Amino acid sequence: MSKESAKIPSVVTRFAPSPTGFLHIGGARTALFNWLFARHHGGKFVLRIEDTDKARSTGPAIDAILDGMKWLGLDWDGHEYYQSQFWARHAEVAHQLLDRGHAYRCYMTQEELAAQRETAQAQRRPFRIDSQWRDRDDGPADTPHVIRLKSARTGETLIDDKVQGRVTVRNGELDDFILLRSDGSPTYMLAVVVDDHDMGVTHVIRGDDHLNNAFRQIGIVRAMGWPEPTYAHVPLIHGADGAKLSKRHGALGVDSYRDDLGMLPEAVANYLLRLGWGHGDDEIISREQAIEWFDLDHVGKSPSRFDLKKLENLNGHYIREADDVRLAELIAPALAVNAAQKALLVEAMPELKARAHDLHQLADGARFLFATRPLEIDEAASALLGADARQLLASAHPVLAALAKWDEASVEGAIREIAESAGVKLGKLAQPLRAALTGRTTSPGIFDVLVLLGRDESLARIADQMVEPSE
RNA sequence: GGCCCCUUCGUCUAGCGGUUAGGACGUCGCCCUCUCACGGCGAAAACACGGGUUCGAUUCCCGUAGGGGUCACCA
Repeated sequence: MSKESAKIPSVVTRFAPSPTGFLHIGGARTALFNWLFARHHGGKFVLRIEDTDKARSTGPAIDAILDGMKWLGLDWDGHEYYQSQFWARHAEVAHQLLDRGHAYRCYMTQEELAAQRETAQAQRRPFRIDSQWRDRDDGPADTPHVIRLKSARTGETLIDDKVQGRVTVRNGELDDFILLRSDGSPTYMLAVVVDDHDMGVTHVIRGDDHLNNAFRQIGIVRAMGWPEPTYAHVPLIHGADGAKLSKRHGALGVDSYRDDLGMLPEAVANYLLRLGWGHGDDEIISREQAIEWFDLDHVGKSPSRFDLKKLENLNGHYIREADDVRLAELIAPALAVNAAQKALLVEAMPELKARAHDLHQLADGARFLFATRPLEIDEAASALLGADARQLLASAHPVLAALAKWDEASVEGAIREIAESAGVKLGKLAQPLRAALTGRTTSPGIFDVLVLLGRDESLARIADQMVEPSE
C-alpha cells in the first residue's frame, strides 16, 4: 500500500450527491473528507449534482445540499455542475465504446430478462446477465435497445483502494451493465466515469457502498484508455444500535442539526472528522489543523456508529469557545429581543454559554433576562419559596435597596452579610433569591443574575415574592 | 444466497511483534460550590473465538462466529 499521498502534485476531488433528499450526515462527512483532502494538497474540490434521475431529483433537495455545504464551510471550486448537462457527452462516449468493440447494442426484452432472472433464482445461482447480442451486430436497427458494456469474463480486477487496501474481484462476477438506456439517457455508471474523467478528478473519495461499483466503473475507464483515478471508499456511518442509520438515530439533514438540535457547524464538522478518522489523541481539531493533518491513510476500515452524546459534548465545547456576539445573534430570533435586550444578552453570554450544550438550551437559559413580571415560577422553584424563605427575602429587600452601588462586589457583600446576620448559610438565601429572580432552580451565579437584571428589576422581582400569593 | 469488506473499553479511536493496551464521550465517585453548568482529580470498562508463524502476538497468516456493503433500463 502506498504511503506517498503527501507527494501527489495535483489533486482534484469531488462530491457528487444525488439530489433526492437532504444532505444527510453521511454525505456531509464524505463531502468534508473530499474537501479536506483537496485543501490539504492545495488541489481542487468540485461539486457535481448527480441529477441523471430526473424523476427523483428536486430543486429543494439541491438547495438543501448547497445550504448544508455552505453552513459547514465546505466551499467548492468554480460553480456547481449538474450531471444532466453532459448527456450528449455521455452518449458520445457510449458510442465510442461501441465503435471500439467494448460495448454492444442489446435488444433483450424485459420479459427475456425476467425469465433469465427466474431461472437463475430457481437454480439458486447468482443472476448474471447473459445476452445473445453480446457478439452480434445484426440487431433490428430501429427497435428500442440499450447499450451494454462488454465486460471481461476472465481474469480479475484489482483496485488499490486508499482506505480498503488491495481488493480483487474475479471478472466473472461482473456483468454487462447498461451504459445507455433504451431512451438514450446515460446510466449513473457511465455518467460518473465520464464526468470524473472530463473534470480531471484524481481521487474518488466516497461511501463504501460504491466499492462494488468501482469494479464496473474501472471497466469503462480501461476500455477508454483513460487514467485510473485513485479510489478511497470510506466506511458507512451506522446508527447507535449498529443498524443502518435511519431517522431515529441521526440520519437527519444537516439543516436539522442546525435548526432542531441547535448545533454549531464547527462542532458537527469536528465530530464528523473524528468519526472514522483519527490523529493520535487529538479530539478538538480546528479547521486549520484538520487541513494540515487530514490524510486517507488514517481513515479506518470499519463502519462507525453515530453517537449523539459525543456530538453534544463537542457542541458544548464550541459554544463556550464561540464569540458572544455571534451566539447572541444566533439565539436572538428565538427570544424575539430588541436591540437593547440583545446588548444585555451579549453581556450575559459568558455566564450563559458555560451552561448550554446546544443553542436551544442557550436560549432557554437566557429567558429569565427578558421575562416580564410577575414571573412564572416553575414547580421546583416554588418549593423553595416557603414562608421562611419569603421572610428572608423581605429582610433582604431593604438592605439591597439601600446599596449605594449595584455591582457584583457590593451585591455579593450585601447578600453574604444578610445571610450571616440571619444566621443561615448562603445557599439558604441564594436559592429563594434565584427562584424569585429567575423562576427556576438553576441559573447563572446569583450575584451575576442580580447585576444582569439591574437594581430596579431585581428589587421588583424580589418584592413580588415577599408575600404568599393570595389566590 | 453469491461476491466484497470489517472486528481494541458501551461508543469514537491510538497502537503498526516485546506497552502497566493510551486518549475522548458516556457512566460512577471525590473536589470546587449559592443552584446548574464549567473546571480539577480518580475509578470501573476492550484486543470476538480457534488454530498456526514466531523466542514472543492486539499487531502477521488461515479458519469460525458476528456485523456491514452490494447484486436495477436507482444513484
